[in-house]
Amino acid sequence: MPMDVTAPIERRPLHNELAERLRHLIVEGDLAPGEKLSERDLCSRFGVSRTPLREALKVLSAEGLVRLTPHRGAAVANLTLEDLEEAFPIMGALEAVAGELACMHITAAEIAQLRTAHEKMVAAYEAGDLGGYFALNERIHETILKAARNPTLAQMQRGLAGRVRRARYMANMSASRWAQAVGEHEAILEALETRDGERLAMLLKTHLANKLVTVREALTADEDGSRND
Amino acid sequence: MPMDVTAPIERRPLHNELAERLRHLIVEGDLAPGEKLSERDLCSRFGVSRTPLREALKVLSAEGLVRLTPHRGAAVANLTLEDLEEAFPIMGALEAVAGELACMHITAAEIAQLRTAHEKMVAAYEAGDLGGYFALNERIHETILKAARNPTLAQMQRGLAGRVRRARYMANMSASRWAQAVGEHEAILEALETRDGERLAMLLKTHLANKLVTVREALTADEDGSRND
DNA sequence: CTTATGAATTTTGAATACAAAATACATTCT
DNA sequence: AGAATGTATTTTGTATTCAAAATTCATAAG
Repeated sequence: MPMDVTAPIERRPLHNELAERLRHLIVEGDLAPGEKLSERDLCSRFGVSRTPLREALKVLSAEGLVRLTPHRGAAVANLTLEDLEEAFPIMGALEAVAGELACMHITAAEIAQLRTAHEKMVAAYEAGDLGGYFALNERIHETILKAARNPTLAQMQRGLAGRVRRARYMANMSASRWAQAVGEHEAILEALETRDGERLAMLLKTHLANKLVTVREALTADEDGSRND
Repeated sequence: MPMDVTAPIERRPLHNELAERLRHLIVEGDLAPGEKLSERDLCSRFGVSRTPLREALKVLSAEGLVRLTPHRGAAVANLTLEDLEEAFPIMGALEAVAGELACMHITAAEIAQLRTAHEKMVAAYEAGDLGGYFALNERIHETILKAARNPTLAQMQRGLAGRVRRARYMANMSASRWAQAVGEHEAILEALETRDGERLAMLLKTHLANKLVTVREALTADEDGSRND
């Protein structure tokens, strides 16, 4: 397949590339919460000098993924139960407005897309495929966010989601909670299809609140296992 | 008066200090939207080298106050009508949850404080003191935010408020709108005093939505005067 | 044996130096 | 005259260097 020679040449500053890579490493859990981020190590790892690396760390710090301590360096931000308790109500509120706005702007084609994704997700659920379920779940929420036609809102929501993404393994949904979540998603989709913004907002907010309950339970269950300070 | 020798010695990195100063300059409008931020100029102005300055600019860029263009430098982010249209619904949603949470956590003492501030604000309104009104208005919203006991939420709301603060001169409230705003505030306070979270959420959301309408009108009125691209 | 003390080492903070890209400007050609 | 091209200058991007602070580790005192 011939490459498109008219496509713009990809050129980005190092600090951008670095920020993105580090963000990915942190959000995906490849860098453990609390892990010290030695500038020297990261520099040799990425083959760059300290200047762009430090600039990237400042950005990630502003995003809440990295904690900088003066004269003591950078570390991957810890994800405490408190952080989750704070983040989820905010995410709930943001998803709620996103839902309202989406009802106003979403196209029929997008709704159809969502319905397809939803059915695939239900199939994943019935097959017990947790990974596939999570992936489709994210795609659905991402699509709603996009349909809200508010880039600022989307960016804030993604930033928050990135911060708490590392907790998704803690969740460890019970069978009953999983079933409940699927049910909630069905209702969410119906509200979208009828463009009932108010109802959708309520559903999304509740959905997030329930998610928090699950995470909280999973986290307080193995109290001793959560030694991350 | 003897100085407290046991007080911790104030020591902060330059990039922190720089970020804070620049943030203030931008938010308060001392640096005009769209204004180019030459590294050389800022360095000589603050008497620092480029390294910490650049780190500060990265942070402000992440906050949305500065726009960085590769190989083309930094500029104060422009505040378009679109930005406001995006920001206000988000602020409304955030204030709404803040209100709900505040109803759950606020103390009687804090409610009393709010009532006092509110009455002073009404007095400022009746005296036609727009500056005093704005200041007290901000303090009230700030207090509600604090009463929500959710630092993450407060930080996000402040970040958003900072971005749009520059628009507060555009608003140019009409007498009728001003009266309406005061009325809304009275209702907000009553909801807080009765700890009616749901009602408070609705009121705050409406309050913000109305504010947007005002700003939008002020902005579309002098269409030609808003040449800021 | 435990706890301080202090030097050596490592790591971060900031400034300078060097390289690459963009802008401004003069010159040439049509 | 106007557009285009090439060169000089300025500005940004990155690396390196220097300075200051924190950590480590060895040593000595209690």
